Amino acid sequence: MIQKSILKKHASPKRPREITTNISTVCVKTTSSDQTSVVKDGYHWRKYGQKVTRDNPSPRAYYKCSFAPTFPVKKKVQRSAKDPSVLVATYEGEHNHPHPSQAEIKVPLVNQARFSRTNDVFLDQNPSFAAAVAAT
DNA sequence: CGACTTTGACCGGCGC
DNA sequence: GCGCCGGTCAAAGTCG
Repeated sequence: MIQKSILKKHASPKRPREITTNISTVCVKTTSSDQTSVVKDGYHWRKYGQKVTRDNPSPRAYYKCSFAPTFPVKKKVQRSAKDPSVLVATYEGEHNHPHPSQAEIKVPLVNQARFSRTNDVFLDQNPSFAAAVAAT
């Protein structure tokens, strides 16, 4: 695979530094029994990578929208360092594409917080993620 | 058959 | 200048 060394990725070395899209950090409470590989939040996500960071001893998973790969929407899931039973999902971009199956929305969302640069305050609400997105 | 998942390796950017 | 980290991609295998 010589090409792998040359072609590799980054076809566009000059990627316009688009301002980070809307970043939404959602705290999802899950149990050891619900450690499914894919978090069903109403969309289809494809895991394209997993890496362990120093911030968290737990492995962080990277997901990409598999239903609309053309959309610049990405998702990062990482376990909470304090609460291993809590999953922190970071959504990058907006979900402007149609839902594959709205009836599939049945996620145990416990706390939904919006990433605030000043201070990360976790709201004590449990609205459907789709509802928050659809409301956009 | 098709789709999805998993793992490893590589690169770029930043800091000191 | 060098080292380190984070992030992404590719390929292969498996399952329904």
